[in-house]
Amino acid sequence: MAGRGLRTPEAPAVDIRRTSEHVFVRSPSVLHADLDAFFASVEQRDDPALRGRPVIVGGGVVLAASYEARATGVHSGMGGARARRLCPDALVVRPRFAVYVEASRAVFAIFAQTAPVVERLSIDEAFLDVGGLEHISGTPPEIARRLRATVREQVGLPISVGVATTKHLAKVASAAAKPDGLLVVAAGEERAFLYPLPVGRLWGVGPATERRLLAAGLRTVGDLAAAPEATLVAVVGRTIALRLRALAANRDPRRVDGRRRRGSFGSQSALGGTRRRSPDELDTVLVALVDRVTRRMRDKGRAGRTVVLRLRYGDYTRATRSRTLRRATASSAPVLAVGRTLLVGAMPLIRERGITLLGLTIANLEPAGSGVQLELPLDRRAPAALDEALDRIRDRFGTRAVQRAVLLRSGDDAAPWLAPGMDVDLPPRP
DNA sequence: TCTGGGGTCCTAGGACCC
DNA sequence: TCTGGGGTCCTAGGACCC
Repeated sequence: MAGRGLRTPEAPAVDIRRTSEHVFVRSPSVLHADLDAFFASVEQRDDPALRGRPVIVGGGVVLAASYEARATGVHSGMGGARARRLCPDALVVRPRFAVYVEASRAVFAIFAQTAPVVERLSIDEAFLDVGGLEHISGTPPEIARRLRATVREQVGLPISVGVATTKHLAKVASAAAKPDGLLVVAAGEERAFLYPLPVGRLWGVGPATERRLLAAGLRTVGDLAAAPEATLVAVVGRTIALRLRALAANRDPRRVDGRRRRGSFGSQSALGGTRRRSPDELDTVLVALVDRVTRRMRDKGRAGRTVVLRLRYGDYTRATRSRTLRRATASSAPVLAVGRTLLVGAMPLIRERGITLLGLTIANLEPAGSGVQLELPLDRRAPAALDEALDRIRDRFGTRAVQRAVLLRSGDDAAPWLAPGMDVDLPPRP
């Protein structure tokens, strides 16, 4: 774990009372909250027979492993066969995504009650900025402790929290606090905490970068901080070098941003086995992918311009093929048309190598805030009803501001001339 | 060790424009 | 026939994260 015995379940490793004496130092107010072994913990919560036992969620690939399973070397992303060899006693359960989504929703509701600014990172982790809440909710460590207790009581799940002055350090701290721990890194203690850590613990250093750093003799964060800039640039390139130096020195100006919105929607489907797939079979998969992705986009009121077809061949090498439309859409018809064009273009290589995965992503989304969502019922099944609705949109937002509308949903008895995702031009009236 | 499904960010070359 | 500098957009790939 963090080394130097910094991790303890409840008592922060660094004496938090010191922060109140250092009034001239920015006190740590960024929380990173991260559910422990999320999917596996939900399964253990819902089935007492799984508690205290090694649990693996997923079959072909480990989606999540309980800490009892991790003790044997199993980790997420690992192939199922190897995991069962490492941990023959593991109880393997099928994932229940709907249950995880519901548990996540409950936890994020607690986040929202805890901090005014919450930045979601994934289904099971978020940053919370709790600065300036001392007189309302207490100090950041007090808030963190209460947050952990509330999640445990109300949702029944263990969650680890890191508290620090920056996002990056809070993230590293929560990882060091696991499982089921709290770790506060007081202002002024950052480098003492960071320097002994292996480079792979930095957020953004994966296997490839770690390999290069180790080959250059750079093993710890302290090594990174001490390395000449030119050396680091030669090892990992300019961008990564500058970022690593900043993180090693705990320079991370990123604010917790509660308004971030995703930049793409995607879906993919692994095609098991090495059996050859006919064009018809692949087209069926494509239709389902387009349907899933565009439906989710319409549900969220988003539209995008770039269609990306994702391929994994029989030899597990990967490729993408993409095409950018003239304007954004969330409609299945144009996306499917482009997807088919891309798939046809990829067929020669697919025939040659075989295919094991097909995915579709829509990126290049309309910037957040570029559109205003307004729900207007169409009360008659006639084209004139749409014109009237558009007139009302113009009246509401101004004739020049509104140039295009996207129909997001249609009810069961919607007129056949309306399709969700349909774009409607609104030439400005004089 | 034969490999899920969902994302983010960065790079680099070519087309195209002024 | 040879040729600058600056910018944006598109496509493809790679690394990384959970």
